[in-house]
Amino acid sequence: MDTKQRILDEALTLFSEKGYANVFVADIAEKVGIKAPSLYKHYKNKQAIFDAIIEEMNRRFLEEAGNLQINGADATEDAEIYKHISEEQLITLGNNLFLYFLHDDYTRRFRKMLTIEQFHDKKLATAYMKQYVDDPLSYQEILLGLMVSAGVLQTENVEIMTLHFYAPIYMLLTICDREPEREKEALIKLEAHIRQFNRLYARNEEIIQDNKISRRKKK
Amino acid sequence: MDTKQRILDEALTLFSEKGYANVFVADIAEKVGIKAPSLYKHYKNKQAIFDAIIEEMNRRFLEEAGNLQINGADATEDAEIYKHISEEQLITLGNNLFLYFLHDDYTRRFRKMLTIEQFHDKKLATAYMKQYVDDPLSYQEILLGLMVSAGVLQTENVEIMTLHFYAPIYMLLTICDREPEREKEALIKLEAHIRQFNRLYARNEEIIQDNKISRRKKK
DNA sequence: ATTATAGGCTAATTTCGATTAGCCGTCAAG
DNA sequence: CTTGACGGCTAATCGAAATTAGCCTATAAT
Repeated sequence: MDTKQRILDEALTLFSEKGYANVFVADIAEKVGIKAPSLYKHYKNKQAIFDAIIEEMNRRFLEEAGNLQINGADATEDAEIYKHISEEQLITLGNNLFLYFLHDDYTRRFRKMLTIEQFHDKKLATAYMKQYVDDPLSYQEILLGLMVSAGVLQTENVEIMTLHFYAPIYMLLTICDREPEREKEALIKLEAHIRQFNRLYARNEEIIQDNKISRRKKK
Repeated sequence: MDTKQRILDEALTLFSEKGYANVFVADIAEKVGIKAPSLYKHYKNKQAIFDAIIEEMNRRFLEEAGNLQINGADATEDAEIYKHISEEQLITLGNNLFLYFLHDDYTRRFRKMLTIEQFHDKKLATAYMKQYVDDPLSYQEILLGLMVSAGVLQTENVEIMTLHFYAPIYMLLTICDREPEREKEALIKLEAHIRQFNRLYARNEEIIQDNKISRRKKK
């Protein structure tokens, strides 16, 4: 990774830990292994570093959104998959979502930085909301909607059903961001949450028992 | 309110809007209607103002926790109340909780300030978690637990049930803190959430219909 | 009436961190 | 082989805020 990129990387780490105002350009430089004035060979000033991070974030989010939307668009044809989803698969889905958000280094640092900086700038607040609230909700709403159509889940209000699925995940995530030592506890609750969600919303009795799904329905 | 207290009040407002580092002592002074150097007649320095706010927060939280625990302690005797709770009452309960958190001025400003400052100091992160996650969860777990004992709700895992009740409220709250213009939308979802929660967890059919409760049970 | 104290002000002073100036070595293109 | 641009360094400089000095008035207690 070249210096210019390393500056962004180290800056993001520091901003996510202490917030923009509490990070000195000298701190960033030190992490990169150069002196503060050398930073200015790469970026006009401190603000430009921050802006570059946001720009990169937007770029990555667009890419990712592209991927998700491809899934979303194809999802109607994936209906068969969701028809046969088991509880264990649902848990795996939730786990993956959770662990991706929690452990993907880029994602995690962005999220923490936005959490700190969102009140400086309305645009950042909106970005936070979109990335960690609205987009996950609408993506999952598509999936759950498919499971409803497939007869796997009850025909409750899907928007609220999605809230019931995702809000606990979001909450556990905010716990882990702030108190990482609670991750183990959070994972246990995550699994219990999904199992209970499944018990509440699953349409057929047999779906409650793992793996024995799709005997009655299908084709 | 005397000057010393007004300083805390205005400082809290500013810190909650922009974060500690982005507020100048001159800003605080101006809001109070004095000049910056005069602040130093009341507090040793800027940090001391912040510390005093935290101290006051802790004091208020202790008081409040006291109240809640009294409720909690008495709650076993309030079981009769929860035995007869209707869906509308449950909604009122959720609404009140939500609107208290959202509109109580002190609470709201503290929460926003903690949201911004929590990563500076582990203690603040812990305070945030306790106040807005752990305490509400354990309080509500008591209430829901009573409703389970009273036969109003299903005998699912109460801890998870509480997560299902509170996590959506928490999530809607974080939305409103960041994008206040979404409050109306949030209130609508809040109500839909509670109705659906009730449909999912209520034990008897009649409780699903508003107001017609407590025909079969009671005395 | 006298004086001590609380609390306010203006005018420095201090501090600290961002930024600029200007120098230097390296290395690739001509 | 020489030149220019790239990226690094040290030593200023700048600027913004926090903080201090020192003065003034009102008021309340002696």
